[in-house]
Amino acid sequence: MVTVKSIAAAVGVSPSVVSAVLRGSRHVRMSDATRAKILEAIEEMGYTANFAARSLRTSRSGVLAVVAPKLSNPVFAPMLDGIHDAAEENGYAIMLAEAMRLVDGSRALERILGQGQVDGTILRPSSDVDSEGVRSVFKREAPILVLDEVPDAGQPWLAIDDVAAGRVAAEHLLELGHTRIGFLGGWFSAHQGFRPPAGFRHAGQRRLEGYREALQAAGIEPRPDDVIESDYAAHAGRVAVARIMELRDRPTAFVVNNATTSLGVVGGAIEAGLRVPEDLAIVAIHDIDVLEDVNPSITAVRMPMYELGHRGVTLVAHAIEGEEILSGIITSPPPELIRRRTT
Amino acid sequence: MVTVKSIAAAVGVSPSVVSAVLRGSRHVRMSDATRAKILEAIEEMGYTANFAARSLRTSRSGVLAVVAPKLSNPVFAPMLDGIHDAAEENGYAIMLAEAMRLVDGSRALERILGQGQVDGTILRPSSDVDSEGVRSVFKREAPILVLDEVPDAGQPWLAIDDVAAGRVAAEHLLELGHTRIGFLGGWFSAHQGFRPPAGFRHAGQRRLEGYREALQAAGIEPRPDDVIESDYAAHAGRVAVARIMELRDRPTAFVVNNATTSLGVVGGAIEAGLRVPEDLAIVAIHDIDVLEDVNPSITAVRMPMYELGHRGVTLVAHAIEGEEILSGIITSPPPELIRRRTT
DNA sequence: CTGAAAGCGCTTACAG
DNA sequence: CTGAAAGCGCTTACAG
Repeated sequence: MVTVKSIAAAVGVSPSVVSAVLRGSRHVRMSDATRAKILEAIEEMGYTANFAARSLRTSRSGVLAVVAPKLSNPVFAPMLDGIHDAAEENGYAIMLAEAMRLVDGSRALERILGQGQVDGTILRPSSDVDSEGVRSVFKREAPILVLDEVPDAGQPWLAIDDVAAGRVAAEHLLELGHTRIGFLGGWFSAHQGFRPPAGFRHAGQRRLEGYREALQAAGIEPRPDDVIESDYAAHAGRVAVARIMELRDRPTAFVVNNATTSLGVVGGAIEAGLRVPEDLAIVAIHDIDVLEDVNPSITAVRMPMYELGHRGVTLVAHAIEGEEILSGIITSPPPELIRRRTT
Repeated sequence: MVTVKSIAAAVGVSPSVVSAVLRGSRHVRMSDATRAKILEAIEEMGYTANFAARSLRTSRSGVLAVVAPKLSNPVFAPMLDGIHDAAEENGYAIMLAEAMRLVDGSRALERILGQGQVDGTILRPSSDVDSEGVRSVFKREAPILVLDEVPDAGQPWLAIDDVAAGRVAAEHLLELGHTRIGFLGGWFSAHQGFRPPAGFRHAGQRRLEGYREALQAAGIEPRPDDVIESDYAAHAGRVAVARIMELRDRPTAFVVNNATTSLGVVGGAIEAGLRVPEDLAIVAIHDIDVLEDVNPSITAVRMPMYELGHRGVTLVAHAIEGEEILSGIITSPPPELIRRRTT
């Protein structure tokens, strides 16, 4: 194995000098010739750093953990792009972890909790996450940031403007002349057998708030019956449509809390013989690529997910340097309505 | 910081004994009372292992890296489930890495290549992956397994039965009476500006092979013009449909190489005024949840992705123990046709 | 300005 | 059967 020591021996200097060259340190001075010789030896001998040793010595791993549920959810794709970009910019590598795997006693959780593995954590919680697991992550001393949800237990957080998202979606439908607008979505209480990690206020609840605000601002009193609970799968959209069809007197439009669900809503509505958007108009919250390509393409509110990820990592990187994290909402760019064929 | 040493001091034993308790080692014997006291101290003092130190000492990290492109592709979801399950079973944690991020000089690549970080790697290649980055991963001494593609450069690999997938899809269409069947799909040569990592034979090519076999077995000579190249996005399906519509004399059915693409194909076909399946029948290769819930729901060939991931990790875990990896194809369960409304 | 030495926390071969 | 000691590879405070 090629080590700092073996390179030092080959070049005829002390390990300290090699280490300094490796880290680009200016504290240790050496002649340009020496530096060149060392660099050449590193290249030639094929040195690769031993991060375990480095971490042990510096008690920094250079790794940030990102814990999220259902990493395959397309909504996360731009967020993960932002996370990765910011990580590179700040000199960190990202370790992705499936939140649902963070159960007590798992290797995955052990990794996050162990010393010398992770300098900071970004946690995107969800109802599907084992509460015990999540809670234990909070016990770590390393900085933690809650993404996309607002905890009330004092942890720093960063979220998108969910209230505005609900408002923008509802306003679009109001502008189109709809007066009877429903809201279809999930929040924790809707999940049978699940409860929110203690202290989290769910994005769905905030979006519902925005929807209510928009209706009330237009002089319409939202009807509790027009708020339909569901979960997040595409199939949930189908199930919800079946329920909607049973209503004698139903809304002409729905704000759908989730992009994936909207696929099932539209699919189910068409199959049930409804014309979309004539009989039922749909606005999804969160824009994903596929909404553009299905038929009819689905109107959606695009959220700044890239920025959420990017800013989140930057905040954690700063927190590692001792800065305090100021929790808040990303307001720029604001939620943007992408009008397609379901409205 | 609570260390092995501090626990040893608190209990009044030597660090070796604490270490033995921690690892459940049978080599070091101690009284039940001592073990109980140590366990209690570990719990009470809130010990968490320092993995950096452990890795440095044992030169094992207990981590397997999984490198794949577009982790948010829903096709990967069951594969990642299988990977995570097998990792837990074999005592490993998984470090997920976006292949597209593994470019030269990135922190992400540095992590994979560095010593003491990763005991083995599972690589799902793709045309989008920076070839330099991929090539350097192969230089690692730790075991590597190529998933879902067949390299001809001698690396061990594990794949699903793509030839059978193409065959099953085409046979279904033949059984329905179609005689003019096209194939829509992407392989490396189709990607402008990309070339395959040297030595990889793409899944798309193998599926095309299976499609050709099925047609020939039915006495139909496949027409080169009916094979349409595209890439993998949903939007590519729309683009392909536009091309198909220009054909004077076109197939009545298509095998679509990719589940996401099939969404765009169906969406585009309906928008172009084609009836699906009457004017154009579609079978997608790879089944994903959403195909069930769009309208019309899309017929697909389900592939054993969970098994691919599970078996892949198991093979790598064995390889770490010194066993040789036997490359091969997962034949059980075989590709399964899920018939829906596009055929 | 440069190099020798200490030590991060752990595990394990070895001495008692 | 149990404990003291060495050492994994690195970085850095310190002595020269």
